Amino acid sequence: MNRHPLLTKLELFVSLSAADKEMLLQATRQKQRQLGAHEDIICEGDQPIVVNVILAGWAYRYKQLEDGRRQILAYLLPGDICDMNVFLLKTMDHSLGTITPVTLAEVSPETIQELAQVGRRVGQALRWSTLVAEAIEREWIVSLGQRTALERVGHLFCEIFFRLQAIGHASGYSCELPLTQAELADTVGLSTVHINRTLQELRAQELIMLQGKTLTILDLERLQTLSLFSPTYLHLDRDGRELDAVEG
Amino acid sequence: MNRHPLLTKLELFVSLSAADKEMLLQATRQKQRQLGAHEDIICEGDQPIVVNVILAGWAYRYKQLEDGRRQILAYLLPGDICDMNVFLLKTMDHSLGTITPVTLAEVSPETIQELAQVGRRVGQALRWSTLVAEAIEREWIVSLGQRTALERVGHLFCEIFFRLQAIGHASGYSCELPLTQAELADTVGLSTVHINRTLQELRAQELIMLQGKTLTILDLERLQTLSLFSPTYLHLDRDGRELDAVEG
DNA sequence: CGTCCCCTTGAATGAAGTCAATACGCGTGG
DNA sequence: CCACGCGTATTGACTTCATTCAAGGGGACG
Repeated sequence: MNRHPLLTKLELFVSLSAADKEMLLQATRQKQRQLGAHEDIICEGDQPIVVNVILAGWAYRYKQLEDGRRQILAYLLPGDICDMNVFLLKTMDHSLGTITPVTLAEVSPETIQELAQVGRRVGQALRWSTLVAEAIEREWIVSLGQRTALERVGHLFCEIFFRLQAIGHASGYSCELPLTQAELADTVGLSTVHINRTLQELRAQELIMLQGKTLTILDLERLQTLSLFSPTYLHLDRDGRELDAVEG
Repeated sequence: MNRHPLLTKLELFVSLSAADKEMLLQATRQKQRQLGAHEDIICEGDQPIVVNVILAGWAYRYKQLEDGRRQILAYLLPGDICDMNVFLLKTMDHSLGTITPVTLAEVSPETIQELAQVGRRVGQALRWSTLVAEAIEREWIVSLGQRTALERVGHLFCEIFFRLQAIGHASGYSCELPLTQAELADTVGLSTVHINRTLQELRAQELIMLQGKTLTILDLERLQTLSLFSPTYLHLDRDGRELDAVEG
């Protein structure tokens, strides 16, 4: 098992060679940054100059309307790349912030371009991770547009659990969930009060347990059915396996 | 002005050289496909083998839940690329269909890779267009999560108008809007009945006119304010201008 | 020990959905 | 040329889901 979350993540798509791994390690070792909980990484309007890769902790992408309403757009977990190509844009159209303390690697556009060379296995893997991030955003659109409160929260929990499990951050049916109810509310487009009631409903149906910052899914199958969750959109099934490095 | 919608679109980011344009023309000329209105281009579960580029007409991206609920995820207008990297995935996690009759270019993965070479101006432009598509999806998340019915519909109309205007498909404050109220409903996560009432409200406030399949925005500024719309996320301001081809 | 943040609860309100009936517009075929 | 039918748009009455407001509770931390 890889210690390095980016390697772990990319190997969900394709087996990397020793050289591939070394290249990625190099790239993420150069410049790192430590942040506390609830800090901004970069704000809407700023010019993006580096590509951030989450090495530890939870971050999130969000957008704030002039009148204060906030929508959370994505959660960025260890191994996630915050927009591989942002540096093509003059200004950020959204913000990134931390939930928990976060360690991130700042990768220069040049290094990213180097890694992303067309034809490279690593390049394909990086592009795959972008596709997955987009698929997740699309699934959030489906949730917000079509799913009920209960389904939305259930779906979010399934998604987070599967994602964390994939990078080795789950044990059994439990995983970290360092979110407040206000953050959950701004994620699924509900009020905090209604989130609270929805959580109670999920608990009453014996689908989940939430103690402290730990989520335990008591009946994953039933939770998936209830929330119309199907993990296919996460593309965790090694779609790039025919590109695997032979060495293993 | 370019006749070719893909060139028009990419030149919103950067001026292309004659060679760049020739390369793109070549790539989209090889294999074209004509579809009628309301046909599927590719369905969830299918294996993606080509990259589709819209040359004419309106298409859309959508996802259907088992119980029939449908969410529209994006509108694909002339010049739009339907996922530059899809072919990395084994199966589609959503479907594409047409709204109007559509002409599309089917570009092979190899050709796309060729065009997308890192360092190439065309490659950057293609990646920029992907970033914009993502930004639009994120803005839809904001709409669905935070905006009221009136704001959602107003915002959608602003977005469509700006996008069409950018590719030369608007005249004055009018543009095509070949959508039924049911399609609008599945876009902004409301019922058809409520869409109908929301449209009436927009008309009553003298913000829009809708006759046949033509949308006219009567007071763009007021519509933008009302829907908390700011066009910055569309990145139409030539972010790549320092990469411009010198020839012009 | 008090303060702040987060969670919880109840009651009243409001936005949007559902149901069901009706109207419109357009193309087809009689 | 008109009648019919079908998809789309419109309307009203009622219901439901979620929000808002407001108050209380619990735990962590200085």
